Amino acid sequence: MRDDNAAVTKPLHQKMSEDLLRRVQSGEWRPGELLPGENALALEYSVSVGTARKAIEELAADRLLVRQRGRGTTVANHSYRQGLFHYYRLMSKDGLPVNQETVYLGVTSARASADEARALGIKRAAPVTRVRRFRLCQKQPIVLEHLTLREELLPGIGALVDAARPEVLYSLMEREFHIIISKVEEKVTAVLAGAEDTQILNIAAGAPMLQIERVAFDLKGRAIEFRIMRARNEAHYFSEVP
Amino acid sequence: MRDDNAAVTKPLHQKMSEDLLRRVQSGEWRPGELLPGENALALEYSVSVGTARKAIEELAADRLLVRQRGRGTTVANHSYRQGLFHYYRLMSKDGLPVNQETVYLGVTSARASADEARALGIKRAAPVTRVRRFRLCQKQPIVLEHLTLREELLPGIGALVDAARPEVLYSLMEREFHIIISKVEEKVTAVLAGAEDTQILNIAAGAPMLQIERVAFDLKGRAIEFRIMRARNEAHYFSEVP
DNA sequence: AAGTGGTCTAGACCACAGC
DNA sequence: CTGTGGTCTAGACCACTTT
Repeated sequence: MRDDNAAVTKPLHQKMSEDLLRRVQSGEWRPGELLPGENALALEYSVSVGTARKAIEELAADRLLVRQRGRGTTVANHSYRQGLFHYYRLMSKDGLPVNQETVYLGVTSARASADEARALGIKRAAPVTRVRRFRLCQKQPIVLEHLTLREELLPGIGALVDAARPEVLYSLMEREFHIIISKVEEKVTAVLAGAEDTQILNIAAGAPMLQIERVAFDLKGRAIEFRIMRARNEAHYFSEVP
Repeated sequence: MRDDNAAVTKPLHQKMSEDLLRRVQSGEWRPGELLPGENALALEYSVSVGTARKAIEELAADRLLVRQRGRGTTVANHSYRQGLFHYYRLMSKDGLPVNQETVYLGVTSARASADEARALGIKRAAPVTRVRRFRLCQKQPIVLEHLTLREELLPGIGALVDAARPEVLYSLMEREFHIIISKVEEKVTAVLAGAEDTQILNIAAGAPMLQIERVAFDLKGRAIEFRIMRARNEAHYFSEVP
């Protein structure tokens, strides 16, 4: 087994858990793929089954692994982790999801603006891919989105998005680039509708709108995507702490 | 041991965990108070220590109990559970907390309006206590708050708030009424500043503001408080998914 | 010194999925 | 049927806090 850490005092289950995380990060097991069973892993790490179980359960609690009795343990794919968005999400006033349908307006290659560079923690003028699209809810355009993707980490994603126009971008990142989005930060502010909102979303100029700025990070903590969403006031941002 | 559930198939640790939750709800142990040790509880429920530990750890994972090695297990008080607000909260543009100081404008007894009744799931015209206050950040008023509290569940809270003007209302609820807030739902929308905002927060009329509507629930799932917060745009709503 | 929770082990039996 | 993860047990040793 690998021991990444100098501190010998760290519990075995924690060292094992960190090593498993590293191996998932490295792509040794892909999302949806079965890991070795508890007994095999316990043997490999020379720990008891109980300790191996504890290590695995820590990652399962973080929703990185999915355990199914009778089947085995797999790396979670995005549809599992999307449950993370359960606790705060944009929704329509009827409680409907806001992304029933997506319309793409354009995919372009560009150099990072100052704002984009700051949000993504990259150099100004670094290569990025920009995606412009909007979301429909009950046939009405409701959210306008500007996405900025790091070209360096997702080479050629522009063409893929243009071809596939995927509903869930994060699944495409997993499948094509083995990049697993595991953390998202969102900053919500109130703004007044501008020219673009007026045009695309058919909103009165000067009407109040919600603006959500999202930065998505992968398992290694790298900022992958910066997204600005502006929503009609028929939508609201909902969050819940259990 | 008590068995609340007909299904015999339910695991022991789960039954025990549910019973411990019931006992915390009942006020058998108050926030900050030590529970019996693992061995004592295992004996009481006639299970092994490992099973008792699992039951306790489930509640600790929900942040309802706090375990400290060498000391024991206590019922979490609000300052522990406030960590729940770690994942989404209102903050100033500098990343400062928005509730550095609180100024009370008034505490009144009233009958629930239609909006309040709907939010709290009570009858219209049921007795409530209303609190009006605002928050300062770096000496500037930044958030205006309208609180509505269920008088039936918090009898006399108006006088207590008026006397104590507490920074953290939820701690007062715990101490005086043994009501533990364990879940919060927040709905965020964009609005235009009205007369009251103009006056109290010194905002230009028609400026965009964030409005957060919060409903707070106790351990038994009862809606306890309905709160409307309106924030200057110097503040923003921040959320994070780990 | 006594009691607490944290770690680790070794083993048994069970419910379930897939072949 | 085989192997999986889920439950449950019993015990050892350790790190820590309190008295």
